[in-house]
Amino acid sequence: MSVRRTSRLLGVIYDAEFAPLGIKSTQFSLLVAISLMDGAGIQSLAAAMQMDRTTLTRNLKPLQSNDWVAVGEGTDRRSKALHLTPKGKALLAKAMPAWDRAQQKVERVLGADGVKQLNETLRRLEVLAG
Amino acid sequence: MSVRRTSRLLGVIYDAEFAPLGIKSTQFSLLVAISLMDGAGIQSLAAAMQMDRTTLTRNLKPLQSNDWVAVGEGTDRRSKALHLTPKGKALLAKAMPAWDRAQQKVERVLGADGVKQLNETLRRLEVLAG
DNA sequence: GATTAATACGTGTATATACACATTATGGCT
DNA sequence: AGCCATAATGTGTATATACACGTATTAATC
Repeated sequence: MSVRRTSRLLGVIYDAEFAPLGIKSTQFSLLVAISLMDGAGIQSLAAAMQMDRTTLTRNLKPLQSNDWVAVGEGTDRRSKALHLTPKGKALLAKAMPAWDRAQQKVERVLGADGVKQLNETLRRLEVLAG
Repeated sequence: MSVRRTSRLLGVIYDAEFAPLGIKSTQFSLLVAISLMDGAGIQSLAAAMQMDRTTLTRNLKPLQSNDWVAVGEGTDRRSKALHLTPKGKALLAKAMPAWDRAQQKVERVLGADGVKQLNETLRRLEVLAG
């Protein structure tokens, strides 16, 4: 269960940096993903983030309410196309330095090797859960 | 943010083992904690688990509904004393092997060193998160 | 072309998480 | 005794997470 606790603790660390901007770490990672996969639908984005489809649907709500993400029509009449709004892009640009600061805090404590090891550990666990 | 994703994935791994027993990994870890700190109040238990006090309060509800945990009176008229019910103890005993299986799955992938490193990483992050 | 399978998505329900605010009970100080 | 700081807990609200079930649309099969 220590990974779960680690997840919570890291959330706290990152959220502390993001708080002045009014976003949470989970929302930041969603904004980044949408930025990288502009125009993608919910299904494919959820798959890329290895997250339940319905979770993503619900997580999008606050992002839409804040006018950071626009949900347009997709290729089908079923699918949607996710985009960042100009406001969302501006927020993401402002949030990047905050993300960097948190990242550096973690690296200062774990060391470059520690971060690398952590990522390697996570990569192996993903295989296990895949 | 990969830690968060991994946390979710690990939840899946453990939950798969726990599912036949009708509990989730988060509930299991709570049962273990209550077993170890029998008679403790919500505040001290939450502190030990580095979890928000109010989160613990809410997480206890399903455990009470299932008659796994009893909330008795504490030393004060304010505080509560948490205990496992006989049913809760029986469940915990039955869940231990399931936990063991999941644990071994993880250790087989990370190795003993990997698990040790992960715990060390966690310890350092705890310091950072205060 | 009509039926069926597959795809993309939403909602109801339940749990997990935490902040802000409120409530109740102790304890110390005057 | 009375007042106030402190301590232990609960509730309202909001987000995160996912399973079961339902709806609509497209593709495949006959």
